[in-house]
Amino acid sequence: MALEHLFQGSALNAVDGKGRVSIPAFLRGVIERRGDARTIVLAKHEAFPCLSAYDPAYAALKHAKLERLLEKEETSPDAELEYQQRNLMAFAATEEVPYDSSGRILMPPMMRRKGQIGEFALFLGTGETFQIWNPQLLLDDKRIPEDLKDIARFRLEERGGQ
Amino acid sequence: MALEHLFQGSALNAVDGKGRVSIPAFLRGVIERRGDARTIVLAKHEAFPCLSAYDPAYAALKHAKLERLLEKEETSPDAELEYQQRNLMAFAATEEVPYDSSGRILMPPMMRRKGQIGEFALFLGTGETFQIWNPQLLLDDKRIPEDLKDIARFRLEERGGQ
DNA sequence: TTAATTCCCATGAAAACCCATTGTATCCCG
DNA sequence: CGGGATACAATGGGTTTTCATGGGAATTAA
Repeated sequence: MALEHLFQGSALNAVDGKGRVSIPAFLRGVIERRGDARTIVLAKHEAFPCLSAYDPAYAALKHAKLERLLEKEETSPDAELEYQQRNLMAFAATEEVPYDSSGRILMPPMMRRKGQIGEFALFLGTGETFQIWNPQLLLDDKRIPEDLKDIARFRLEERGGQ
Repeated sequence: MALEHLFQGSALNAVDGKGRVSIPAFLRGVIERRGDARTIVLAKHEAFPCLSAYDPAYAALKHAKLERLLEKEETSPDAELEYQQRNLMAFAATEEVPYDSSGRILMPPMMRRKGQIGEFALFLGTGETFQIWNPQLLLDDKRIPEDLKDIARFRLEERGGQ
């Protein structure tokens, strides 16, 4: 799998009283270059206390990948079950939300809870996908490299200073 | 990984009041020969107090390399975490900035601080990538060869003399 | 009606764009 | 070989556009 357009960079945006958040323009650019949807798919991240996000085109790609995996290991008895589990996670446990003309989504309450997103959402590009964090949780996580925490701190300062 | 076009040479350019800097034309030439993007990727250098910069094509190459590494090292829990960390550093901790028709970028405030770039930016080609230094920090660094410092001094004089 | 959701418009700050100037290196022609 | 003309690079400044965000009106649901 070699995607042409990759998510990269960081931004800290506010979640307003109605639950709206702007998806940073540089991430929207990638989404719209990968496909023509103005939509993102949200899921709980597998390892970190944050959300994982991507475009519908990438979701389709991921599905195809799972299919191929199944066909290879079809002789194993566990393979079928594992496939079903992954498929459930990949589709049932996700939500697809469109963003409006100004680039905002309405963060679904369930995802907001899963990702423990409060007043601010920290967006982090990670290549094929991007992540959405409660900035404080990122600062508290021991597995996150210090250099990345510096970035989170900078984004918080940038905002607080004004 | 063998890139055909390599970054080389040095230049000292001014950062103006708006935070704009001209990317030296000889570096832009390499970027545009490697791919057709008029864009550079900025990151904090791992070892030196300066910025590391390259073109998006090089970033994609780096990403592909990481992907292959993951697939080889099975799915051990350690390998998975390490992959996540590297991915975060490679993409979230970098910024992609386009340069305009006159070859200037707007140096992002975060990178400007990370690289401690002040009024002047010293560009140094290093083959696959190039570096952007605060010239004074280069002169103060004990690890930098004296011959290279001479080049920095020359570039500074060149400018000061006028 | 009340509450919640979707649209639509307003605004301030920041970023992208456009045009002008200057200096320098290159080229061309006598 | 000189001298002017030319092209391009770096930089300054002003204008327009975009972005993130707030708030209200219109629409739908309960």
